[in-house]
Amino acid sequence: MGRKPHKNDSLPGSLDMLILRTLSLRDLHGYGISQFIQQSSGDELLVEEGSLYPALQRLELNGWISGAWGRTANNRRARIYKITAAGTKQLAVETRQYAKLTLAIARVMGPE
Amino acid sequence: MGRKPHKNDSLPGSLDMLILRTLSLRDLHGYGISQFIQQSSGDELLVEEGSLYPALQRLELNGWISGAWGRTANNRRARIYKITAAGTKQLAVETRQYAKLTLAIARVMGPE
DNA sequence: GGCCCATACCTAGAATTCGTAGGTTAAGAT
DNA sequence: ATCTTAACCTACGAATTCTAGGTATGGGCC
Repeated sequence: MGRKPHKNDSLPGSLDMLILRTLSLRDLHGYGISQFIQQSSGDELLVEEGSLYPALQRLELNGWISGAWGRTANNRRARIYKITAAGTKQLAVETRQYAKLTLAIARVMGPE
Repeated sequence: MGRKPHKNDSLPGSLDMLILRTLSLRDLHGYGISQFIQQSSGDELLVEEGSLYPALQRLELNGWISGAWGRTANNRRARIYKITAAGTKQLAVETRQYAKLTLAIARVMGPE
């Protein structure tokens, strides 16, 4: 019965950062990225495939990640992504921005 | 020279919560809500009017706020909004959800 | 009075992002 | 042989925001 994970709907704009962060830990394919985010969030975040794959294409177009066809540990055909140098910089930028934004929101929301 | 405030673009979905929070402190008109958010965020959040007024209409349609024509302290014609009982509940819901989401994101983003 | 500026409101349309809801391929298990 | 699951992909619609306009009015200044 566990509660259903939140769709990322509730906090758009964070998906790119989460993907970059995941790939900063290890090279991974799309499906695996989705699973990592779900598991490492304590089953609270759910990345739908209809959001994931377009996001990966976006990130690759921006030069922040690069993908190549390969095989997973399960011997499955998959597109393995790795973060680029530009992507690493971008991750730092987004992480800083995110921290500033949540701090700003916290100021408005007050102490209680 | 101060950095420009972030457009709320970066963290959509939080605007409704910020408006409800503002109105939970005092009745206010749209322009004043925008100014309050900007100032209380330490000049980091900027709510564009093209986002603000549609958001107010949305919230009123949902029954979370109610507006009435009146006058500001400046003797300006303005639509004064107040939060409803349903809006107060909604604020609590959104605040809880927001806390859970930012916590989940923090888990994925890790310690460093 | 006439002009300007700031306050205050509003809307249409584009851009972005996400979800829904499909569909395809292939590996391994039964 | 069939089923399940992993893994990928796309088209379309929904929602939110910004851009870029526009309108009205009150107060200050000349």
